Amino acid sequence: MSDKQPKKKIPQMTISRLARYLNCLSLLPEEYDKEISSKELAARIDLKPTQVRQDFHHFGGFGQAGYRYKVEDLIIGLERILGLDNLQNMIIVGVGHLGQAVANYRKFERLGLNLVGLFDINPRLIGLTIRDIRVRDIDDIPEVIKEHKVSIGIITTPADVAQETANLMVINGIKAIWNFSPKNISAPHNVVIQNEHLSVGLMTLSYKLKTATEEYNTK
Amino acid sequence: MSDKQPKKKIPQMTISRLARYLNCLSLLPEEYDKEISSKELAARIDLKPTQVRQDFHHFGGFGQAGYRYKVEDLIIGLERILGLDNLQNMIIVGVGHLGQAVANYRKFERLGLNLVGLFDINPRLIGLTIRDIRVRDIDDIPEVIKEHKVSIGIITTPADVAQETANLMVINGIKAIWNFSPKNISAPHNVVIQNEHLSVGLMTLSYKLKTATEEYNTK
DNA sequence: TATATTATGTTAGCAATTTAACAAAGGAGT
DNA sequence: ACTCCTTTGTTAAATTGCTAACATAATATA
Repeated sequence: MSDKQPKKKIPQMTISRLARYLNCLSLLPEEYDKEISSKELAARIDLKPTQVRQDFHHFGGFGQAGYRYKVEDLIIGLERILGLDNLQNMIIVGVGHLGQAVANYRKFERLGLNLVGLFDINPRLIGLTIRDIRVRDIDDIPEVIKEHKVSIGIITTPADVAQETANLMVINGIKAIWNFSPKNISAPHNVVIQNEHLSVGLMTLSYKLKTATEEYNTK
Repeated sequence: MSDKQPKKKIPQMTISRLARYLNCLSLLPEEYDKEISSKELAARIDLKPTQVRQDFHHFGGFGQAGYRYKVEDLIIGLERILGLDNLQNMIIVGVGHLGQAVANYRKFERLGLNLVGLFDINPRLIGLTIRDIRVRDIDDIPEVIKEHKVSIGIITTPADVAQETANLMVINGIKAIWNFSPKNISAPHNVVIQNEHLSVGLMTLSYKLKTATEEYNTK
């Protein structure tokens, strides 16, 4: 009944929600240790139960009518769908504060995402060790990618070198790029890109704040 | 014709795109200094021209039939819609790497967002100065909020203190919270919240990578 | 001046997503 | 065993959001 291969294209919003479900499940308190209903899960992330079931339905569902969901099954199923069930190696280029913040992100290991390299051009950073990984010069990138079969590249450089960093990654065979620089980067279409533009979130917050106060003022 | 008050609720996706338009316009090269068409703008962020015009239409449009858009008008109009036209003061709580990365984000000033306080509990960080702002103890938060009429609070603390940090902000009158901790925080409904869950982006990337390689393998 | 071209604003049709409704299935209590 | 309650899977309706088509307007060119 479960882990059915989806025939149709899955909506982007569904994928984001699956990630949120998984995130939510991983920080569940004790009392939900074993089972959870779509109603309870939905409430925790401010959605309707139907939405949860419909999202799961794209993949054939994770439970059985009458039962509640087994938390363990959900986690395993979601991880498989999201491609977190087999190990991927990653590198980070740009070891400023943002790069170090990402490098220290504790959840990577649990998700099967393995950090194997840190790179910068700043000589003062090279040689520094973060979470047992030594910061190396960007000239060493090709070597590390090949040695560790790196599939994911994380760009936390300044905007003006983001594109050339991406090019370097692509040339050496990286298949996925997580880009934190404000500039959109381009790559061949067989390389997947996830842009993480912080300003979008902040502007959205600003808009919400504005409309909320407007509503308040006109009431 | 422009800056009409929208009667209907604006889709969340439209707001995100407005932010992306503004971001795109601010990094435009010289040749587009004065004018840009919906076609050109759309191409830069991988959308269709109709989408751009439709998004603008919610607010009455920013141009005139026949003309192209004036870049300056677009920027001013988008800033007004997004609430970036009047100054807002912000504080950051949690001055780890992520907090420092956010604090060093250069674009705040241009967007009318003014950082006025940095806070942490770690005595080794207190007293440190970042961008002319001294890191203070979290006990000083109420004082700074009142003194500077702070409206936006940024949470870059560890997950286990995120909720109490939010509570402290809310009690002291903060109206908007930008939350970087992986836990969803709750607040009264007159306080707006923007959760920035990095894991969602990474999981999305992982999903894309998985489906891309699957397609490649079955071809 | 007339015409072709390019542009935006606007409306309507279409596609996609969300929500609601219901059938099937298990557990609890009588 | 039977009924009631809760739950998931599934289908259908309703809603929302996107795209295409077109009217209007300006510029450039002949």
